[in-house]
Amino acid sequence: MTETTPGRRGGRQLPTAEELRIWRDFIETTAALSSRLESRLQSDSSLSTGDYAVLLALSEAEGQSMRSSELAAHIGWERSRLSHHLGRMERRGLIRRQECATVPRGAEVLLTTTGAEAFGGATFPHLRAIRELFVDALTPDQIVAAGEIAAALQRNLDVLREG
Amino acid sequence: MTETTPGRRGGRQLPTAEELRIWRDFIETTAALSSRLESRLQSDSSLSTGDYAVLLALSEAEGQSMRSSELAAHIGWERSRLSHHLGRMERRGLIRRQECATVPRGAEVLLTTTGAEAFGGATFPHLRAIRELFVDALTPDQIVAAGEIAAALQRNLDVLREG
DNA sequence: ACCTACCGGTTGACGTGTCAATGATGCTAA
DNA sequence: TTAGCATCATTGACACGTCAACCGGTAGGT
Repeated sequence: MTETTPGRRGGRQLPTAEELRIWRDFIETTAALSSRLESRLQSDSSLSTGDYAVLLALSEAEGQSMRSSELAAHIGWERSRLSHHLGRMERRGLIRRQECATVPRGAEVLLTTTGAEAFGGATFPHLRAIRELFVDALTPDQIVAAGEIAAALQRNLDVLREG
Repeated sequence: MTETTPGRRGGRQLPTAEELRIWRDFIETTAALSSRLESRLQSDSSLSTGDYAVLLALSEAEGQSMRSSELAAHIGWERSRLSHHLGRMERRGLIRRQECATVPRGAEVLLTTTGAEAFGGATFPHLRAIRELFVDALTPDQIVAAGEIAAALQRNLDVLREG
């Protein structure tokens, strides 16, 4: 038995051809899935998934507003990314920014009526798209397995935490 | 038994809370995985995964060159995307473009020595990263399941083919 | 008081992706 | 012949993301 059929894990440097094939299928399909969901959301509501994440967080916040840094932490974005994105959303009238009363140099992000309406109209089609594109495509067992795979991958990313 | 614990599939419009949680885990983790691989490749070789896909295709092509449209079809990109990307790669000396002798208005994309060297140096670390970030994170069963999940999702995307 | 170091947020440069419009060229049908 | 028409590729405008630099203000140490 040669190294081309290793009996144990970790004894080799590189993935096998089969592992590589699965890797490519997996990563390309998930990318295609994201992008399909993105374009669904876009045509259903003229929002991007980024817009949606921001609007969702603001909708759930009391006063329908949050400080920029909290918002960034809440949705897991870098401050710079959020700042750029808020600029674009503000131009479209989805949110408003104003100086924060309590925190020096802080910026309060406010949901506008336009933003709330856009979010309201987007939610149902978005959830329906998730069902059609993900839930309905898999068996109940596969959904559970997908959850476990995601958890395992995430744990591994955390362990290897680099940068 | 109420509709919150449905006994059959397809009888509801929206995903359950648990399905939604798995969806979020799944899509965010796979995005994080891609981005981690991207930054690995970047620091190991100063190439993006886009660069890598282009260089891989050219390396395997006879004459280490391909017509732009073939290349786009081979790696599954839109021509416009490829054209922009080739412009950036050409500025960095990774590839060269010249008029195609056989096809009118065709553009031949050539691998340069710089490009071939960059690709050569990138391959091993890239495959190693795939092993560390994906293969090693999962059990053999989970890898198989991941392949099946990807296949099922892809089939579903194909069935719903829209734009 | 002054220097420094951090903190919250913005900005600019640039890579990357999509869409729609634009050449440039050959094919085909009136 | 010429008026369309498809094909190959590029371009410009814009959205989105990261990185590094910056700015204004507060807090600590000397």
